[in-house]
Amino acid sequence: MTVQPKPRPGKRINDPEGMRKKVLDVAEDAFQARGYHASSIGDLMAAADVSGGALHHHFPTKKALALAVIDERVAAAVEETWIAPVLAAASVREGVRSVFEAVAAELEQQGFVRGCPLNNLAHELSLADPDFRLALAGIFGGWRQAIADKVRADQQAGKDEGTDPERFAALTVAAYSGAMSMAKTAQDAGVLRDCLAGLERSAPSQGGLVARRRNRILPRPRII
Amino acid sequence: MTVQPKPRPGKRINDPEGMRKKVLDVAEDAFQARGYHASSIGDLMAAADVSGGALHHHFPTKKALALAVIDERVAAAVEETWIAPVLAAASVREGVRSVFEAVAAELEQQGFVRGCPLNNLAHELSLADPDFRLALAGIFGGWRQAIADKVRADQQAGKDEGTDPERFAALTVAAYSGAMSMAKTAQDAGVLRDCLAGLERSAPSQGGLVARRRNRILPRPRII
DNA sequence: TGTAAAACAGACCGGTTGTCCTGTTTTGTC
DNA sequence: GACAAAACAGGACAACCGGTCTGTTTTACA
Repeated sequence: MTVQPKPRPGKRINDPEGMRKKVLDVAEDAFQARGYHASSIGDLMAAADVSGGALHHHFPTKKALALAVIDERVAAAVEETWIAPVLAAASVREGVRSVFEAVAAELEQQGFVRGCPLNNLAHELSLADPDFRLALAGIFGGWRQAIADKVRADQQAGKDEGTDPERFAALTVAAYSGAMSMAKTAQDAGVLRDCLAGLERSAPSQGGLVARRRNRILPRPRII
Repeated sequence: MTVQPKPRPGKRINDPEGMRKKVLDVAEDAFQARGYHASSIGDLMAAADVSGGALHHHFPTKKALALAVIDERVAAAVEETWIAPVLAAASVREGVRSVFEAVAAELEQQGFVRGCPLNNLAHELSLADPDFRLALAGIFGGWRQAIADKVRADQQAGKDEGTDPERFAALTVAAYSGAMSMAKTAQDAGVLRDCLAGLERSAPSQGGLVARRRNRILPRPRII
């Protein structure tokens, strides 16, 4: 009994950008919740209320749609959730901690864990197709590089001298990815806090007591 | 032109255990290489050279087959590759390091990365079905607990006093899982060594120079 | 206003999927 | 050897998949 959009027979408004966005929204959500193979384009058409012709006009194949989701949505999610907050933080370790805590808080408030969109798709599609793999690997690489760059910036400011940028970045991304994997499987975000605690104990964080308060830098974490 | 098994018309040997094992072998491999949804039972029948009736007799549904793979194969792989070597090592950190190095070496020699079977299936199936999720969560739990137990055992022997068992276990499993995820996506096992290095820098490893030589404790790493 | 391209609708199709079903052969047991 | 149960063979099937196709409507532009 919801309000129908009144499909007047003789009226139609072409909205290619809106249509494309609607499809990407639905596909992003479906790939995240059910995965690529488990999401049929029929499901997507129904969920987006879009005809087959329209969908095919914007995305000729399912692969093209997934590639668009990866390039435009998954990359943006990593940028929003991780890269921007870390770069904006007072230090890498501050930034990493705030992201872990923000995501954990978001998940706990939400009550369920759907996992990291990048890792979800990476596991399912990396071996399925080289194009998928390259696109996903690029996002991983950008994620790691942003953290490593931040470490180097910190070091030029005299902080965190003893930390290897590449290794710290790799460990951080790996710890987060793996923690999200466990959180999704256990449906419990607590492991994120365990991993963060283990991570913070790491390396020459000279001054384990400073900055005890939590700061809220990031916009709504899109990784849910 | 391979040697045919000579399917004599009037001869057949019932070998239920062998048949079951053959199917599980093929399914384990296919799920690892292509994933659950991308592996049709038709593919499995062909690869295992097994009739539909035979397969259905041992595994009534595809889900039952996957559950058997998880319970009997994935769990065993984690046990073989991780739990047993770590428990047998001189210390947790020794064990963790040897597993990381052994897996990295195996992957580099092999030339390609198919990822961690547990994480592969966990990402694809955790949200698809509660039975899948519980089975996979149990394996993650056992993995973490084994490492935490080893930390406690070390501590009772006077070693590694400052390490929190649960947090160290969570971070170790997460770092490995995430590193394998990146290694699979980048098709490069180098990130495993980066993560290990970051991990070893962590915590009060009193004596960063001891035990520089690598030791070979583990049997052939089944996680490929 | 005329017109061609873009945007969209919806039916259609060949191939695949997982499962079921009927029937045959083997095997353990008395 | 009789016989029931287990083990296996293989065809059948309905549902579904992704993609294509034809046709209609809207829109940009001259």
